[in-house]
Amino acid sequence: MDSRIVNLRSKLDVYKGMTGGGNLADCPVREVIQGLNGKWSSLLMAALAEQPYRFGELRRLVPDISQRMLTQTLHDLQRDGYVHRKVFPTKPPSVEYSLTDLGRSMFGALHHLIQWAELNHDAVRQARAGFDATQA
Amino acid sequence: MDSRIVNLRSKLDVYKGMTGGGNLADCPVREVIQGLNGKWSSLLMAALAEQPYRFGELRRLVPDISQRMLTQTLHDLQRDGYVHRKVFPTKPPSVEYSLTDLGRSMFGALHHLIQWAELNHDAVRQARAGFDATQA
DNA sequence: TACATCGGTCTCAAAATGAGACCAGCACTA
DNA sequence: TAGTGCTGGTCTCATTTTGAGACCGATGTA
Repeated sequence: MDSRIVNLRSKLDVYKGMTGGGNLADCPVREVIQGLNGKWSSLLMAALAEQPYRFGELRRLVPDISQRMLTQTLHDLQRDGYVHRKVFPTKPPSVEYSLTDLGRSMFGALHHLIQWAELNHDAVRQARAGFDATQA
Repeated sequence: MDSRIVNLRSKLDVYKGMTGGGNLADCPVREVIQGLNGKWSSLLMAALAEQPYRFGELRRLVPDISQRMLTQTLHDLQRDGYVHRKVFPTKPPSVEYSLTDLGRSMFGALHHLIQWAELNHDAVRQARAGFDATQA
């Protein structure tokens, strides 16, 4: 396999995760990205990248998440192997969530996007304002 | 006092986009990330990073997107300043979508995440299979 | 007794999304 | 001239996802 050909794979093909002829609907890269597309996934990843947190701590840290979505998002992140869930046999039992190695690796990539947002949110906000002005 | 206060800004604070005392709910970084959390945003960004496409071309390129969501996602990406919409006065009029400079800049960061997914989707798939096995 | 804490689950309403019909205007064909 | 197709959408309705909040059982605490 010529490595030059790999480099010539288009960005879209990389996203599709196919070297040719595959079905765009069943795409491993899309599946992974979809798992991070949830409204709360990246925020919780950022929190847990800082340090491990317990369920109630996360709830207080992110006041506008419902308990239902916190449970569900943590469950999904655990399922995808990003988050480890550890139950302590206290009374009542407490649960600590932390990033796995895979989670830390993934957050390394996600962090680029967060940093970009930090640097450029003014430009985005300005673009929105300008666009909304023309649509009024 | 906690020693991590000495840290300049935690990852979570960066995500919050606040240097202190702000409200987590109104956060510029969160707003930007939310705009990319849509189910189709990153896929369309990857397509347009490859080359400009027309509406119908994108529709054929991504067979499982509904016309409704294609219109809406492109509209949102245009509103945030990532995508430029150009109408050609042909009959019937055709519309070309392309990335702006801001869009290309943002995709540079997003690309890290896509590349990570390309390299690690096997690990994620395996984590899912293992997790589902224990839950069965 | 009364009340709070732990980490959830359950129900119901609201919002986002999917599926598909429909539209106007023009070109081409029969 | 009537029919058909292409363009990029919008509109309606059903399904899915999310939000808001009540409820839970076992324990500690006032």
